[in-house]
Amino acid sequence: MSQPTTTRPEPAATGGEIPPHRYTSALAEQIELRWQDWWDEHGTFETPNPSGPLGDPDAVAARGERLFVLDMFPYPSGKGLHVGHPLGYIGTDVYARFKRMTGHNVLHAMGYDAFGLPAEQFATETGQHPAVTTAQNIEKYRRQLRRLGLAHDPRRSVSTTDPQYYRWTQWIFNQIFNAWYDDEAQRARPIAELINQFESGTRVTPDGRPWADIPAAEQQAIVDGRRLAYVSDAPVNWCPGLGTVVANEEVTADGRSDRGNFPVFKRNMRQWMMRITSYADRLLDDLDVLDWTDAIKTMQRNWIGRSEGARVDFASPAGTISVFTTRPDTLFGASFMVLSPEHPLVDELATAGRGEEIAAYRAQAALKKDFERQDDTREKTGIFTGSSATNPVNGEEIPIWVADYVLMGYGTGAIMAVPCGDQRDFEFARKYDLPIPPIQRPPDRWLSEHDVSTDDSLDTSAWPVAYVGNAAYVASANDGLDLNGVDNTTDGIAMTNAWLEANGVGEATISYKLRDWLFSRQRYWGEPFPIVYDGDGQPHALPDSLLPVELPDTDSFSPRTFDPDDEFSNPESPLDRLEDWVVVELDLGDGVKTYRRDTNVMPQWAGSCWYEMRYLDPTNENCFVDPDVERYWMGPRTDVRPDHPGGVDLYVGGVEHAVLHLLYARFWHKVLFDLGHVSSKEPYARLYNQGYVMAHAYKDEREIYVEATEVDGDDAQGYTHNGEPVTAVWGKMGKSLKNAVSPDEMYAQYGADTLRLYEMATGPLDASRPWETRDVVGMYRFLQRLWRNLVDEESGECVVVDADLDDETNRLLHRTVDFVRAEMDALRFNTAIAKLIELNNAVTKLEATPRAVAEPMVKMAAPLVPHLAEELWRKLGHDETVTYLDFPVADPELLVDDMIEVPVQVNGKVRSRITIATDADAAAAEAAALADDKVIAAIDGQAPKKVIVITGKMINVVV
RNA sequence: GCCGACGUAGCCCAAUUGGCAGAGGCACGGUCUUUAGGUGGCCGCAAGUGUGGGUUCGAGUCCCACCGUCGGCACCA
Repeated sequence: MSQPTTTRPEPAATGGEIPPHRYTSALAEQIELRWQDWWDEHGTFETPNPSGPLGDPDAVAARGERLFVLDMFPYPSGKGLHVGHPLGYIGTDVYARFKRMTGHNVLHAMGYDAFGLPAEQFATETGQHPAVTTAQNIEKYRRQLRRLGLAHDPRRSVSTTDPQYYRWTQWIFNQIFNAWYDDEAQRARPIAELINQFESGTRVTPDGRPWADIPAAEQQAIVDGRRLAYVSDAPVNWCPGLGTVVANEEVTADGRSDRGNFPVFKRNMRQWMMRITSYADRLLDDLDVLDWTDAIKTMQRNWIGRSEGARVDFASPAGTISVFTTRPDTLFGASFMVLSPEHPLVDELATAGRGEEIAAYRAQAALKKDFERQDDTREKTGIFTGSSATNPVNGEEIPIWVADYVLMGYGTGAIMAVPCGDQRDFEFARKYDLPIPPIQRPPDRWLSEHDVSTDDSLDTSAWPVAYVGNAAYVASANDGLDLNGVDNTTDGIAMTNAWLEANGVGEATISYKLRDWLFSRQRYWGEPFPIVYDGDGQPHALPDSLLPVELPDTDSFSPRTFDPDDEFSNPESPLDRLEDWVVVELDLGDGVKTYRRDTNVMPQWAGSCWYEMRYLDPTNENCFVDPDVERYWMGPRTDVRPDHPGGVDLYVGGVEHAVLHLLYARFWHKVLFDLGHVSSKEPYARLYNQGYVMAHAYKDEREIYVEATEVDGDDAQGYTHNGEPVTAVWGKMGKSLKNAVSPDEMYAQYGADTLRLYEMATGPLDASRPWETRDVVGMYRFLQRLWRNLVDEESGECVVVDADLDDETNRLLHRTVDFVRAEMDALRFNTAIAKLIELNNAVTKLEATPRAVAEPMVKMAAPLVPHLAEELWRKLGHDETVTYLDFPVADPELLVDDMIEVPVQVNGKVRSRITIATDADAAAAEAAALADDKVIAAIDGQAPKKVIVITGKMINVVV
């Protein structure tokens, strides 16, 4: 091999003077700003579509396989970004850039979810119109994200607040409004098909009358009752502190709003609902074909809350009372019944003289907040109605009670109480001295664990708690059903269900926790509903030609909010006040008439239910996305796996949207799929949850957070703020903990490439990690060494040589290439970075840097530090962007060495190391090991019983 | 209480998925350049797989029990 023609200059280290071409933060900034402008000018990140306005079929073919990478839609808050926000954005950017270099046509864009409460609140606080503040906030975000060097297609950046965007949000609402769920076909269909079925008689009307005999108003009511978006007068979550109603998903476990933490009250109100419950089974079943983490799937399953059981009918003086139970097999042990205080039959069941007492109980239950009633540490209360019901399996008369631990919102609002087999019923029976008949003999182990003698196994008065589980049934038989001796609940349930159905007193059924989605908000800053009401108060969807229904401009955009505890206040939508806007003259097909607009707005989640599809075709004026374009970017990849549902190839975001955005978006997508507008049945095929950036936060003695940057001290000394002692706590970086670090500080100190590299190096993308500003310098030093290996710090000239690479470095290079490819593909950027540093450190030790290692190093670094890579690629004499270069490929022959050192264990302990040929067979390896001096000494003359040879890994001698 | 994720060096993290516990970064020590300082160069560093059992020739990795941290759900019949 030839000698290098130049030698590496000594690092300039004379005091004071920093060499003019050292990679400093000032140089980094200059390079970064220059390349960001260059990329924009050259449209470097513009991604071609197969057809339509952004279509360029030739470019699509040249780029390769499609790959749609998506970040969760950011909400542009007034405070701008902190270094925790872009963790996921940098991750997707590195991945997308890597994939562009490995033969993929990558779509990566960023838009803004800008409608909603915080924008409105920020506007109110600052006295500016939300349209103004929102535009400012989006600009700020765009500027901060651009400064990071993210390779987004700028043409595809959308905002939910743009009328050209929400026109399609309204259009999709109309699709949902004009659809019904066909339970037999298990899919949504256009509402016109339902009307056709009624008209033609293929579907029987609810009361059996011919459709033509039903008055028009009733016809409309029947149809409206089937729509997937419908107006309902039902219990909703009223939040006076926010001045609006909110969805179940937006109420925390302790009965408060997730935004603002205000009390939420259950109230009957007339509101828009979305029939998401029709999709419960599909939302549940299709989780199986999604490449999501178990954590998120489990949360969605829990939220949908499907439970299989049976409906059982009990006869009572007020008629049949149906209950839902997951344990119909325990019906013989039902010794009383409990109704929710809100149950409609309670008044009728109250016997003479008990009415007043019962009314009082109901009144006090109604005063309790839901979350108080659900506090399981509270002692159960209840009251006897005086009436009894008949247990259908044994004809026994059992008392009917009312108790607030039974909720009207789940099942049927009535339960059969089986105190021997349900802890809640057990406690209730003990308190009110109700019988606890045994129907299972608990196993001996349970008896001994609960200090019950086996003689008392069927004496429930000796039991401390209810027995829940498998055990042989006793006293569980009637003329047609005999469970006695059956020892498992599965068979018991199946047998009982069959009997219930055969005797017409119940059936196997399924219950869900999921409720329909409350879709209207009494706010200003949201999408108006594309709905008007006629003189009879009937809703009509506006035709496409009248979309968008633009949000009217007004100075009085603040909603009326109330005392957060004023439960009986009433929502007042800001749009209600705009009488000129509300009243419209329209011809909807039967002449010009006066209509009133719907004055609600959609919830913040509406715009994010379909935004990924607008990225695909952002300028299309004829449809929300061209079907061909959707099929190209999101169609099912059955070539990858047969059950691939289609959707975004990689979706990265936080875990906090598990049951909000991710459930709603799946629902909308399935409706659009059913109606034939999209080819994918799921929006997000693969979901990856990035971790959070954590940071120390500090609380003073009042438990109030203080600005972390103003705190002095350390763990040993203790911490102080303005001289007052404070305590350190650990939390997610953010405004609320006052521990945010701005990316602007990092740009000034190190540059964007160093920040990108640091965020990726601190751990795997899905792990939360602490932010340590003092650690960032490590990545800065690496980039300085990389720069110095290629560039003379004094002259700024490229110093690579065209010498051959020595064998050792060449092998290291190929091992690095092999490793980095695999790690980047698996989103493990931290280990990829470690290997690049290792390679660079090895290159530093060479006399000079051969081009043969410099160029692959720059290419491998390009996804991580794109600005620096572009600059170095120029210095290496090229004039194209690094964005679409081919990522290096390892030569497999260079990945294996001829000789290899393997450890030799004796009885599992490493005693020696020997060097053998890599392709040595087991016998040769064994012979070499047994001939080794240290091994001979260790086995001390004993005959080896067994020698285990793991080729290329190790040898273990067992004596 | 139930479900999920996770415990490796002073700190952040690796370990080819059952095969030599250490790749990388920070911190730390030494040293060079410097009047000095460090966002510079070079060299060095120790000890550690949460606890207790089990399987195995061999366990950070698999199994059981427990402890701890984080997240979600919770009178859901």
